[in-house]
Amino acid sequence: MPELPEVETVRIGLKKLIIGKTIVNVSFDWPKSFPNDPQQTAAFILNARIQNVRRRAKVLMIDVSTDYSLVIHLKMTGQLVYRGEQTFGAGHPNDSLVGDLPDKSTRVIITFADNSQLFFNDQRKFGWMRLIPTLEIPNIDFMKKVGPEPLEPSFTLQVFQDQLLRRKNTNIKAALLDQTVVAGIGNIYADESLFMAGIHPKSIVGAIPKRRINLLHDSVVHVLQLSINKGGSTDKNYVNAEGKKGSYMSFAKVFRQEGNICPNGCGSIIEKIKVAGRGTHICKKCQKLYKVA
DNA sequence: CACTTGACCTGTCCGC
DNA sequence: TGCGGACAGGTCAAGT
Repeated sequence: MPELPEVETVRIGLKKLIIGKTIVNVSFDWPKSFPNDPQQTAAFILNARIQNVRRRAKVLMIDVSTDYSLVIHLKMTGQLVYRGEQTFGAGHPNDSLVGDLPDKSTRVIITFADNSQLFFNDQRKFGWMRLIPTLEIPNIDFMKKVGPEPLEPSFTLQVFQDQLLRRKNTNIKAALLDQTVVAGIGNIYADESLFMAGIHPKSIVGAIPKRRINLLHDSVVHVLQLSINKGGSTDKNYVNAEGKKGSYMSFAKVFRQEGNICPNGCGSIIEKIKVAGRGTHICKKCQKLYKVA
């Protein structure tokens, strides 16, 4: 569930909270969540200072002063929650989904010199946190393959079209979810942008008219940016770096809206179908199916 | 090579 | 109430 807007919201929050802090301890209970040699971990990041928090696609990078980075993928249920002096003994805000930490989904705990802590929680254990030399990050497989950042100015219509050409025989939903086509789109924003562009998710990429691709390009950018402005989507698990929910779900037009009236006012009901192996939300009337060029 | 499906996990919900 | 099974969805490996 954490997609580009959620990861970006975490990045912005973490940047405010942990820059300049010194790591004094790292502990973990599930090796797959933190597949690093414990001795190396100690040698490479203990007493290191946090210098920057970056994002590429759905991947977060916490750069430290030893030229190493903690590279983090939250996958579906990962959370990065900071607890610091301002929250000690203060209880938890109403919009928090997270209670006392650590809890049973806590996989990694990073403790800073001022006793504040960063918790990596991950109920389903799909996410991971790896220690990698900062300069080597571009060489890891995922970074080499991942497509353009949709919110960069370089993500032009032409770039989008060219990227989609590589998947022209598959359905548009699978193409949008393919991280080598565009970085950062997941199930929520694929459904939302396809609805906004009026394209049925089962449409074959090569059969979609150029003006619709143009609309889809603009929809992707709009939907992602709107969600960042709303602090991301909290469907079940997602929280920001302070443990708080995002509010985009109350603006979602089709995602998890099955059974409701189409917000376009066309009179039909939002349906849930399966496309590319994923739950997919559509308005049959407003989203046109393109099968043949 | 293009494309699809299954595995990785755990918590929740639904039907019997 | 208990219990099995489907489902949730990001990514990679394995399959067609």
